[in-house]
Amino acid sequence: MKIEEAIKQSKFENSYQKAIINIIYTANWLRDQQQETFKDYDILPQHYNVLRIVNGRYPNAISPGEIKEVMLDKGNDVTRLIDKLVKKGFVKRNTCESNRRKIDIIITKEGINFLKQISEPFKKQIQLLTKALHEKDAEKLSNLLDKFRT
Amino acid sequence: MKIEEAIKQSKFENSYQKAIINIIYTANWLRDQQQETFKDYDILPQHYNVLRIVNGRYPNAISPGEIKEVMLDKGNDVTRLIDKLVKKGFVKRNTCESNRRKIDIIITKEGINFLKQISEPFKKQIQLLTKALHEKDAEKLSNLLDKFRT
DNA sequence: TTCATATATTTGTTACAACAAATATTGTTA
DNA sequence: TAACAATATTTGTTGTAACAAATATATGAA
Repeated sequence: MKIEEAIKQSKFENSYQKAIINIIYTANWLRDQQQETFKDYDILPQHYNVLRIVNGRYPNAISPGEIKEVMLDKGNDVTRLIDKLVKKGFVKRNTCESNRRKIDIIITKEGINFLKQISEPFKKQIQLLTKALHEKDAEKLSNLLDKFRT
Repeated sequence: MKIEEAIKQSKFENSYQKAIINIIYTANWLRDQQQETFKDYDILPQHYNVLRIVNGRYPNAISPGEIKEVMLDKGNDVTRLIDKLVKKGFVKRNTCESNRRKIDIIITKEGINFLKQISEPFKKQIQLLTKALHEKDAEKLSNLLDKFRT
C-alpha cells in the first residue's frame, strides 16, 4: 500500500518529507509486526537486540558500553535491559577483572536456546518478504537508507 | 555511513534481514535527530504528529478515532496525547453534537502559531537532506518502502 | 601521593507506551 | 422497548524510555 493511502494524505510538501514520513511509518509497521512475535515470549525487540549482540561475542564477554555502541536503538538504559535478561536467566553479569568499571556480560545456555526458539518466526517473516521484493531491490533499499543518513 | 559500519556488523544473513535492520536503525536515527528539536518545545514527535493532523482539518473538527486511523505510530493512546495538547492550549475538546460517543478536537490559534514556529527546524533538516539525496532517489526510496510493506 | 578529570555503569524520577478493562452512546432485533 | 452487540473514548496498571544525577574506578599531572 502506498504511503499516501496508508496515512490518508494525498500530497506531501516534497519527496524528502514523504521519504521521512515513509521511513517512520514503515519502522512502526515493522515493530508492530514483530511485537506480535515477541509478546509470546515476554520480551521486547530491544531485549532481543541486546541478546543477539551478547550472543555474537560468545564465548567471550561484552560490556554494557560496548553493547550500547552497536545497538539499533541507542538508549542509555542498557542496564535495565540487561536486568531483565538476567532475571530471565539468559545472560550472566560479572565484574570485569581487568577493568572493574566494566561489567562482563555473557550469554548462558538458556539464552542460546531461547535465541534458537525465537529466530524461527523471523525467518518466516523474511520468507514472506522475498515474495514482495527482489533481492536487488532489498540491496537498493539499504543503499538509499545509508545515503539518507548523511 | 553504511549500516555495516554503523552497527559494527560486517555480515548479514541476507539482503532482506539487512534491509529490515537498516529501516529500524534509520528510523531511530531520525527520531534522535528530531528529538533534539522537540525537546526545546516540550513535546514529543507523536504530539507533533497529532497536532498536524488536527491542523489539517481546520477549521473543522476531528475525533480521536479518526486521528488514530491516520497516525504514523498507531497507538491506542490518543486520549493522553490530546490531554497534553489541551494542557498546552493547542487544541480544544468538545463533545460532538451529532454523535455523543465522539469527541470534537479543534486546533486553537495558539496551536496554529506553535506549528508555524516548530516547522522551521524541520525545513532546515530537509534542506540538508537535499544535498545527500537527489529528489529521484527520495522517490525511489519511498517506492521501495511501499513495496516492502506488503 | 593527591587532586582533578575522564570513563563505565547504576539509580532515581517523571512521562510515556502497551494492554486490558471500564464507561458511555448508538444501532439492531426479538 | 428491553436486551444485546457494536462503537468511541477513557481510565487503570505495569513496564519501559528519557534525562539527570550519583557512584565507583581508572588515568594523568602537579
